[in-house]
Amino acid sequence: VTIRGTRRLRRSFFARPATTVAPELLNKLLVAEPLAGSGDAPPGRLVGRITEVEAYMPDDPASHSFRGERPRNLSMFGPAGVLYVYFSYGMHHCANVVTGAPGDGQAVLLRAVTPLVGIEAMRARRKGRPDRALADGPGKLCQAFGLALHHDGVDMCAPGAPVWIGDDGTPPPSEPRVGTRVGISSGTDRPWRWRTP
DNA sequence: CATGCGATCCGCT
DNA sequence: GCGGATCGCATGC
Repeated sequence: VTIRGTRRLRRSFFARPATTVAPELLNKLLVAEPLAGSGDAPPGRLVGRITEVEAYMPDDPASHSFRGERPRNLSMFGPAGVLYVYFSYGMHHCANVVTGAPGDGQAVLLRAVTPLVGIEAMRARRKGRPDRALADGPGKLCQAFGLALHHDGVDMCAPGAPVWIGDDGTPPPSEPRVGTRVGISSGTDRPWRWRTP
């Protein structure tokens, strides 16, 4: 697998409604470059192909932004292309890409990827788990890629960003599986979850 | 200040 | 299929 020819997605890609951006993120590449010797071992580039996402929109009762800006969700109100990472259930991290215009409070939750590069490093972080369970959930994905609160607010469109999303020319599925979002208690009727077939 | 619970995962049944 | 783990934040008294 190579990421030669892979182009970093620009801010204009993300600066659209989350419900538009989300299905287009399917088959894009999530890339993370942990710093060597930072304690976030093991180092080395990590790449996975995005297979599942959910959209969280303005005026969306299921969204963390619904009740306005808070210290925790501040990055969600930033410019498109910023990472919104939060800590959940006292043990898991979840990663989102901010979409729309600054102040909108909309984002796409990255729920699952297929590991492509750095699989050994992911196995190490996901110790004891079978390969199929390396990154097939939002918390697992963050653990496999070493994404944590210190990534909250990272601008993935900035040159040299340690986390970014790339396009290697693979188009999104023409007929993704569409369904309702999971793990929420309101806004459950909105069909804003997309998966590769 | 106390309480409740969450955009989850895992191990056991 | 179910419940426990575990903690930051929002809410309410």
